[in-house]
Amino acid sequence: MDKENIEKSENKCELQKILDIIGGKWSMSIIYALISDKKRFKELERMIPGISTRMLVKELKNMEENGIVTRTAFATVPPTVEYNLTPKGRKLEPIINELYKWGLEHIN
Amino acid sequence: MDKENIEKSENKCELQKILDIIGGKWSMSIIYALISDKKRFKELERMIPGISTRMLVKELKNMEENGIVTRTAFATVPPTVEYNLTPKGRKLEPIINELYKWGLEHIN
DNA sequence: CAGTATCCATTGGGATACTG
DNA sequence: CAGTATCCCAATGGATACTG
Repeated sequence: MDKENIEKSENKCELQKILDIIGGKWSMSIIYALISDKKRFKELERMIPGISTRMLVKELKNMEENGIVTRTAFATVPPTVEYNLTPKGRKLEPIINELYKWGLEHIN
Repeated sequence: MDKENIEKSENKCELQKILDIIGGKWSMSIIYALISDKKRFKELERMIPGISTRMLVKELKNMEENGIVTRTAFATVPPTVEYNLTPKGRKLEPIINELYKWGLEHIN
């Protein structure tokens, strides 16, 4: 096997690339929380029970890099930062809703 | 905090329970492979590039426990085992297809 | 408020060899 | 063929303290 061609991203199939983006433990919960409206950092932290600061930061950063959310900072004191879904992220809304419905029907 | 009430499954929200079932690195690929028809173990292993025996076993077992796939063994020599989607698992088909489409449109 | 920075335990997951 | 059994490294993720 050629070492050169085994760049990790090259031999991944679509579904796995998708999971890199929204398969994280908290990504879907974050998207779900943002569907109704944009939210501040602390709001998200409160809305998602069990998430740690560290994970919320990491997931948001990852989602921002992947064009799922936007981050807007205001130079206030104390600082204000708003997170919002991009159009690309918003297209996931029906999918997540369907998943959610599937879960309600089939889990427990 | 009460130790008794912190059973891991109790304080998880829906989306996270769903991800336990189909958020595994390979679960969706397996479901995707089973959409067209039932498959034998080795067939799945060949259809999903990069998966290891160990992971295929684990994911199939997990999915069986969660009622996503059925496992049927035939007492032949050598052994034959077929995996198939349950109706519950098949309901995930449109969702996974939508996810797949989203990925094609928005990744790369 | 909106993060960073650390430390550390748990889990995920690959490679390989073996079995009924 | 359809798995088990090990070994072992890497990634995940929680708790906590600190900062502009």
